[in-house]
Amino acid sequence: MAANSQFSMAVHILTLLGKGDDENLKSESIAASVNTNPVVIRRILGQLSHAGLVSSQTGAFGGTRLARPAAEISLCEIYKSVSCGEVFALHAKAPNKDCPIGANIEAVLCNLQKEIDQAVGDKLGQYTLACIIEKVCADNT
Amino acid sequence: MAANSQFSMAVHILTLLGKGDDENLKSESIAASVNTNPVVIRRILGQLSHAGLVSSQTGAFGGTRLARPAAEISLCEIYKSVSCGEVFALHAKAPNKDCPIGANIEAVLCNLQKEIDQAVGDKLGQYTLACIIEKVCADNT
DNA sequence: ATAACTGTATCAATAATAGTTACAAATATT
DNA sequence: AATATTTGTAACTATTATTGATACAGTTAT
Repeated sequence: MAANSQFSMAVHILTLLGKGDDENLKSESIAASVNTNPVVIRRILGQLSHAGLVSSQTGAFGGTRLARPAAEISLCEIYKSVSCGEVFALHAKAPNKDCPIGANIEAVLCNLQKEIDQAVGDKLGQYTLACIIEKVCADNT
Repeated sequence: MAANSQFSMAVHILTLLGKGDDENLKSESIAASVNTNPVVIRRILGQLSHAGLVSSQTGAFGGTRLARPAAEISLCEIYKSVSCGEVFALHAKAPNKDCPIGANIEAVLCNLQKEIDQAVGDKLGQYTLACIIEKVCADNT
């Protein structure tokens, strides 16, 4: 389990919440749909809550619901809520500063990294959670 | 060491080769600039060679050089040579097919994944290795 | 008061990257 | 032909991230 699937799980969770008729959903029922452990769901919900996308209620008959209408939640916001947001990593160990190329390549790659991450954010920003819900339900014919 | 820095290392390596006056560079001297082990370099060179970006020569006085001019190597090609090429991962375990959303979300996410990967490729395709070499040398004032 | 939730700490299992050693195969030079 | 040098790979270890699981304190509706 190396690849980070938190964005996929987050979209799945939010789709369930968006379809859930403004009702509090419990982490256990969400986990049943995602096919994982409720704690995994609660960890992701914690990040989404921190980002202001959902609001949770503790205690009996508690649960989680969307904090905003699905049409006002972009995929970019979801991505930034749960991801470290880097398409590629910079050098694990700093290059050799005594080499002119080693000394300068990191700054160039860092700028490139920001630009690529921006492009991903822009593309994801073209879609809202409502679009995803519509597609998921359209497939469900 | 979890984050994949192969793309960064590949760009670094190719920048060295592009500056190297059409001379065979040895994995050991490349490793000195990247600040890692020569085998790590040779592993990446193997992928770049497989993609037709460099050509290597075994034996005494062997080494590696660019297979094409730096202006004809796009960053997209480099990225695809060394990366698995997925910005986010799909579900680790398949969702619950008995849930209408669980049954359909994967296909929607898979299409989205392809679209995002395409956007990354397009953005990277706007740059060539020659651009990177120029930037690295410009910083070196 | 009780039952039912969330929030979070902690631990184990899995997998990927990076780094290392070792060695076979290839090749230019002598 | 012999030698030295270099790539290409296999095999192993160390480190780290994600996922999954158990446990339990804190909160809240009934």
